[in-house]
Amino acid sequence: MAEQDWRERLRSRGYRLTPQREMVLRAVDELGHATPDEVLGKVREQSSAINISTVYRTLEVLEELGLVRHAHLSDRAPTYHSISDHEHFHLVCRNCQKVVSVDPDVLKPLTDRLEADGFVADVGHLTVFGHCTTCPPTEESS
Amino acid sequence: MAEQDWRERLRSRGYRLTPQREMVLRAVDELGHATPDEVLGKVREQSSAINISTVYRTLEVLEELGLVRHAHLSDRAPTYHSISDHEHFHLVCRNCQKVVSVDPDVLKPLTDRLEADGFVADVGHLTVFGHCTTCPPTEESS
DNA sequence: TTAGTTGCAAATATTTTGCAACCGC
DNA sequence: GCGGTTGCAAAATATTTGCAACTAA
Repeated sequence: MAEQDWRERLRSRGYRLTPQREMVLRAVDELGHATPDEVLGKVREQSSAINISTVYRTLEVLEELGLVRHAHLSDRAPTYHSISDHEHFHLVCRNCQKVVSVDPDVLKPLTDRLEADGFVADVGHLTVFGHCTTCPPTEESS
Repeated sequence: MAEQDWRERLRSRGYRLTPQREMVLRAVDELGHATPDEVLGKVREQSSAINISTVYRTLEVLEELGLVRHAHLSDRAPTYHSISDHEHFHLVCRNCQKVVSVDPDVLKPLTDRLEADGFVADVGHLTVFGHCTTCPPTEESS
């Protein structure tokens, strides 16, 4: 997404352009996939201080504007990622914890089928848990 | 799953058969999909008291034994369901909140493709968010 | 008897909220 | 200056853990 774009998108909806929002968006971009807490850490590491509640509120705004998205890559906290990447869904290996981003095309057969049955899938939010065949399955992955 | 089966499965792994475990398993069966807190409520409603931490610990054991599974049907708490049902995955509509259980066959094209790429999906844990075409999309669902 | 379980309270972890001070436009 | 934002602390939620008492086998 172009530099200009997100500034404009904030303004056009009556939101203000603040340094905190700029920092959070940059942090999400740089981190790839990050929890609110990790975003907080990244922002503090790079620049000035920012409060955790501001991070939560900012991520909410940015998601509403379609600038970031979140997915659940663990059974714990959600992770946010930038939309400047192409839309994608995630695979998470319960053995090696590796996260792989996959092109939505792979989902086409599924989404087509679901749509025929009256359901439009939110591909960007989807996370498929499982395990890599190169990872020996453990008790945990059962 | 047969009555006998789960008792045996507990014992064979060195676990004890306690009234709490029996009550939790029954509650999950009867509730369909339920959060730990809802399971607590159901157990208390039907029989005697039980502690919330026991519910958490019991669900963990039951899941390890393959007697229940959990999925994330909201951005909040996980929901547990019995395995006496056939394996299935879930669709969740962000508009009407309706949860639909879907046969794994529908996922075949996807899982085959992923397996070809070296990833075995955990179908039972999968939840697809989106919206019913019969639900008018709202801001929330964007 | 004895090792696994439970209840309870306290500790963690995560997210939300009220509100006064602050600042982008 | 006005109204949206932020920081801070406290509240609300959700989950985990230590440990003594309890109990299934």
